[in-house]
Amino acid sequence: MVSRVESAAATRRALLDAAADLLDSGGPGAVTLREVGARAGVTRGAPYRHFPDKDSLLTAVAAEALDRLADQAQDVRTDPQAPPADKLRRALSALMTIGRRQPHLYRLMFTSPAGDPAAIHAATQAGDRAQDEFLAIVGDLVGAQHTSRYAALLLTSVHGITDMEVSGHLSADKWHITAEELVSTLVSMIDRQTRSG
Amino acid sequence: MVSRVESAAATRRALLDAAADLLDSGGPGAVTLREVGARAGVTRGAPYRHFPDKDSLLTAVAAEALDRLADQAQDVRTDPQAPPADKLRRALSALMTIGRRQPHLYRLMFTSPAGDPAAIHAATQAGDRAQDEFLAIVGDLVGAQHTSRYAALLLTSVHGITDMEVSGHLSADKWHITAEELVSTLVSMIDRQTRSG
DNA sequence: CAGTTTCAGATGACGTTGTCACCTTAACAA
DNA sequence: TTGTTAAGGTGACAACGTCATCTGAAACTG
Repeated sequence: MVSRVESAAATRRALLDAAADLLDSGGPGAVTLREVGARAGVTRGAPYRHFPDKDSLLTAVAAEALDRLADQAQDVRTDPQAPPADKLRRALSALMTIGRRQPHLYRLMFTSPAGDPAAIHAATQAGDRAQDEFLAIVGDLVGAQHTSRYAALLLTSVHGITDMEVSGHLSADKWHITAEELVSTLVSMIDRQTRSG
Repeated sequence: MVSRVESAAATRRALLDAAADLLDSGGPGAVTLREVGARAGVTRGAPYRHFPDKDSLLTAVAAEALDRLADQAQDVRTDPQAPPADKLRRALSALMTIGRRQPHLYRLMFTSPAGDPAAIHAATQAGDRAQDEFLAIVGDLVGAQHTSRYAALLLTSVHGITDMEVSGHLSADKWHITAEELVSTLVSMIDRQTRSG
């Protein structure tokens, strides 16, 4: 009933899910290959049949998250109804939501990928796809000649806002401003800029 | 010649320096208390006489780096010669330089501090001081009513630019723009904004 | 100055973890 | 049916964080 490849694929999936759960609960240090194996219903050594080492497993988790983000961005971009400005807002919001709901995963996604070359390649590819979607969304909004500049500025800035919020370095007490206000300030500045210049 | 407190202080300094060196060379994972002790001329257990655990040691390293950054920012801010716009550029440049020269330290500085409450408090304090200096520098430039909004935007954005450059997610091939260009775009946008509105 | 306290540091030990070498077993291909 | 392959199990090892305990000398107290 269950072919060998099916069973192996299911195990691999269970390993990735378990690793993601442990990552969420306590960061990369909380991900132990033994616990990952146990939660996937296998033993310590089994994960090494699917991932060459721990770094590669974590990088695979990051790659999947980047892929999901790229999918979300693609869905937003190809929505025929929404106006470009809404698309941008939704794409940025998707990124910030990951940061808030899964801070450890978010940090992992924006770390230099480690592990074996194949894992690194997969994560890089997924990250590139997410960036390309984002680039296209911004391009639809600001026009071709401004795209690269403002897409890069938006993405890096929103990442910085999210990252500092996640790590607690954007305290409302000191700054008297929320992450959302920062993003909308930035977006409207760029909007004004691209209209006038 | 060497009193007990002097010797202890020297050891503590050597431990912090060794930890910082190991951090630079390979990230937090490369910092082992055994190697830290060895480089400081003591044995495995000795670091525990100065730091309750590894997290507290790393947080102390981050706190010192944040303190140095705050000092740099303060030097810039109190320079009687430089025009406010130059001060901002120099302060932002100081931040980005840490990212480029000591990427692992940079990541550590922008992570939620871990370890014992005293270590966390020290790091938070140092970070707050650095942020206050930035706030004051931006305030001198854009005026009081815009300070909080644009200071936060500048700091978070430049952090995001630096962080993505450091982690390799800001490849020149894809974005056709450098970190410097992004920062200067942002600064001139804010400049235009505060002049006109 | 003698006795006591304190504390940096040394050492032995323990549990956990990543990783490897080797073995087993069941699915597949011939 | 038989040989091959690959997933998974198991034992082992070194490295690591951490703790309990011990030691010696500096600092303090009377």
